[in-house]
Amino acid sequence: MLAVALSRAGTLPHGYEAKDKVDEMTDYKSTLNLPQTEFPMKASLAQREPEMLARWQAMDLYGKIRAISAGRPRFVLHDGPPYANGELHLGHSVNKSLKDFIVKAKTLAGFDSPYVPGWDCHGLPIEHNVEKKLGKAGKKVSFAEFRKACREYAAAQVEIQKQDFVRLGVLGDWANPYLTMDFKTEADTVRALGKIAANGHLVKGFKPVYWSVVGGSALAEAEVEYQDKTSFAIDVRFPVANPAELFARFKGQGVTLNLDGIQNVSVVIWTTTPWTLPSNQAVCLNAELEYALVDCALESGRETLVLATAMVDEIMQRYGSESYGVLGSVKGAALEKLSLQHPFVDKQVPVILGEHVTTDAGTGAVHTAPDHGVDDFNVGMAYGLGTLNLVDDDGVFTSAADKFAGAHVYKADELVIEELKERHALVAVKKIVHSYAHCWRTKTPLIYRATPQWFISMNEQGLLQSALDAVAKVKWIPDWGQARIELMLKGSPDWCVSRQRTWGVPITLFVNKETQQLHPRTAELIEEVALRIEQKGIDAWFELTAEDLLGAEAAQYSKVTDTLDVWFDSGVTHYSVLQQRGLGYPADLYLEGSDQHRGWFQSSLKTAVAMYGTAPYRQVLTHGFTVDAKGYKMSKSLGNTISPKEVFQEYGADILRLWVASTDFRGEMTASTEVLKRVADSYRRIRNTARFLLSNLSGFDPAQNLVAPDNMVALDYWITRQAQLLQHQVVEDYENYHFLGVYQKVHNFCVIELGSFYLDVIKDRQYTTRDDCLARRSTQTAMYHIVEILSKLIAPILSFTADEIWASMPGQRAESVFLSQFSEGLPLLAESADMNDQFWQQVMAVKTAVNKELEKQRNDKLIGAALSAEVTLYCDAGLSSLLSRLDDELRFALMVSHAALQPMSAAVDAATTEVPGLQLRITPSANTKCVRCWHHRADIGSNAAHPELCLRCVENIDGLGEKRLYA
RNA sequence: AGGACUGUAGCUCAGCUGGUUAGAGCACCUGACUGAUAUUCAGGGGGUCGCCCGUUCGAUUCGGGCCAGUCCUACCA
Repeated sequence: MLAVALSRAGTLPHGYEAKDKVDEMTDYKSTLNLPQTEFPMKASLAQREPEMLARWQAMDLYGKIRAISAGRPRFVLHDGPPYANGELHLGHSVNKSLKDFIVKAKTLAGFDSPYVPGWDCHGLPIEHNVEKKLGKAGKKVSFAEFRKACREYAAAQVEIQKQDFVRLGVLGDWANPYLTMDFKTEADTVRALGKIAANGHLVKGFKPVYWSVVGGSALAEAEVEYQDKTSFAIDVRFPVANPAELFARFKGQGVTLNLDGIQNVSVVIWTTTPWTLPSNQAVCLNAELEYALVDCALESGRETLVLATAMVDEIMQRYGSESYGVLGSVKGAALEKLSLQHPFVDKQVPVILGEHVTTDAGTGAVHTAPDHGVDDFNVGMAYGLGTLNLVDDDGVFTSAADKFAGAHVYKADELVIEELKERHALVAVKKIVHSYAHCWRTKTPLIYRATPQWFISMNEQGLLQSALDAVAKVKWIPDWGQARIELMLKGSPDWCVSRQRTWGVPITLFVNKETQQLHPRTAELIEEVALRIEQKGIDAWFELTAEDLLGAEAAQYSKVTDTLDVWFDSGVTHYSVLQQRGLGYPADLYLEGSDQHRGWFQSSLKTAVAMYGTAPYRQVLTHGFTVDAKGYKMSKSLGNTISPKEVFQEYGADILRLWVASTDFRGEMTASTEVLKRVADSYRRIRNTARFLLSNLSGFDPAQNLVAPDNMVALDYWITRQAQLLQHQVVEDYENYHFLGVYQKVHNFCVIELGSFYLDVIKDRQYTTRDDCLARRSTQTAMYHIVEILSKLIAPILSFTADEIWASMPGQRAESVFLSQFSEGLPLLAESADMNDQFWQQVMAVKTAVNKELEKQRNDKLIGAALSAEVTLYCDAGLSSLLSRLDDELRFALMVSHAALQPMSAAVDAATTEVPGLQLRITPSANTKCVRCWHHRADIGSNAAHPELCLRCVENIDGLGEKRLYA
């Protein structure tokens, strides 16, 4: 523009006469309405997004949304709290992105959808990190100091994670999130426990639980991980106390025995945990399995053993015996309650029966120590066997363990084996590598240990059945989630909620020292404690004494010092957060990874049912995990991780969000550089489409120039309606959490309806007609509606870009797209009667056929640009009457310089097409090209004032302007 | 080891209750335009529907088995 002005003023240096012609052309160019916009093609998201965040924050966008949403129907997505420890990974981003899509889509759909993010702040991992710095609580530092350090550590972690969530563009109450370590939340967690206790679900039990001897604490199942471990595998004799009794049992089953020379008879057990032998209380057989009396020659001499019949050969081979014989076999049931001599403790133990005994490994006879195994404990209970408690909190044998007293369980295997050798009780010993339970934090082997613990009983008050009933009323997405959680519930034992740790919400109970019963005023006491915790945090409990609350009766009660399983904290947030913050109960939606069927979905369900008898959620949505290009899970050790930070920097948060939307979250979600590149490509397409729409709206003021639907050019009316139809489909996709559909539909609309048809076609009209004529205002009106719809449709996903588009749109509007609604704007246009949706579909098909033929000519170097060609369409009657409706404007729809309709019978040298009833012929135009509109027209030169222009252009420059009705 | 889920073009995904040459977008190749220009338009090539076996006139679609991956559980004395 500037150059033209200068040349007109004659300020160009001499010697540029050759440029005159160019100048003349550019002169006409200045009469065109070419696109113009400040909206950059290059997104520069890494830089621009933080600026937009600052803007949202400055205007208090979240607060404004809350204000305008007040009174609308509620939709509450309750945030499952991530654990306040460690860098965020892609999985966090997936989870938070999906939540944000939903909250934003619900907001735009006219709901009041608050989002209060949370963090899980107590528990072992944090404690462990603090331990590394300060040492163990109670040793190097006081418990109070330790807890203070944990609190500070967690708070710092929250801040670190929060930054990335905010950076991701997640809109929520970030200034006031919920932390499970908030004093108020801690107090309400205690109150929740009180309610569950009051409802009779909390029981004190004595059970073997996973115990970390290094951590000195019981662990939840979720805190256990499996690693390979080398263990001793030993075969041990349990001599039969009274062989005659054993023989009698065989005879009782009709087995005749030749007992010549038989003296020593033993049942042999196999174990990989020799250290548990001091706690042995029984040997367990399977009632249904056959057991053989085997006479064999071992290195140590001839003896008789009881072994599972099916395993005799295998076992003899293992023992290196080549000479052996089976004297007879009986079912395990026949040997019940037979007395055996413990190999080194002066006592006899019974043979008992249990279904868990198999012939997979060992001897078919299982050493049973109820202290150290769940199966053992359960089967022992059935036989009235209790626990011995020979191992203390640190994994050291107590004085009751006699000669093993003072030995650590990690060291006791060798001692036991020595003892067995001395007693001639060891048949075989070797080392095996097997997968074994380890502490997820300290990476040390775990043991089972029977300890006094607090349980939420699944059966005491029918919790299991109530939970199953509640599950059935919830909508699970995908639907297999229901079967999954039901299966888990049915298989889940009583929930051990007590931990012997420092950084956790205390179990604020007083137990009668004599009766082990809870204090009769437990409910009142808990409320008193809760009030104190509200003021001072959990330290309030640890600091108070029984006397403080119980006065004189304190002597009869002991104060429980255990803490709660962290899963309890997050599990009761339906009470401590949803209800206490007035968000409502139950939540409309919980949304987490599929692993949470076992975790948060379950802990939330159990506690809610225990408190109210109902599920805390109406719907549960789950997503899968992220994997790499090969389908393997992302892990640091494999080195195949992609961090959200990397993606923010390299592509931007909108790209990360678009990736989440573009991937089917129900299964594994593949993230790789290729995938991200593809996503970035399609982002650019959407962005550029919006940019082009905006660039054509320069000079358009909707208040002045908006064309009423009835006055719009047919094509513009049609595309506006198409955009509206798209909107309806996309809004439905949002409702169904089908973001993949949103992404694909929006992208395809940009590419197909807009890119390869509408926008291509209307360029001629948009550029060449008078800037204020109806033909042009009509298409601008369409583009105005489209870009507004587009901005709203992508807003939940491409939040930054949507608001950037929003800010670039002409007209008066809310200061952010998030303050608008899907339903605002033009009501859905009715389908046009004569040029309906199907009509334009046909036109597009014809255009595609023309394109194919043009391409052939182009490949033969006969034509270049489409406008250098003319087309004759030979049509059957139906198609002819259809296309003739476009009248003279058919050529604009087909984007050629001339288009003529002929009957099929006139076809000569015509190409067949894929469109039924259509043949066509393309010819290079014989006419010259209009320097302004580039159409090749016969009427060029008809106007002496503009010798290089077609008459259409002359009309648009000097006349009243061209009229368009259809395209 | 058991359970659940997943496996369709290089990538992301459609393919309803089994039925004509399996679709879309991207990527790729070729070309056009240069008035969306680190953009846009057009045309084109590309798939043993994880593998095997059944049921059926016919299977990507149903059944069984296997393989691979993911999540959960168990790992066992």
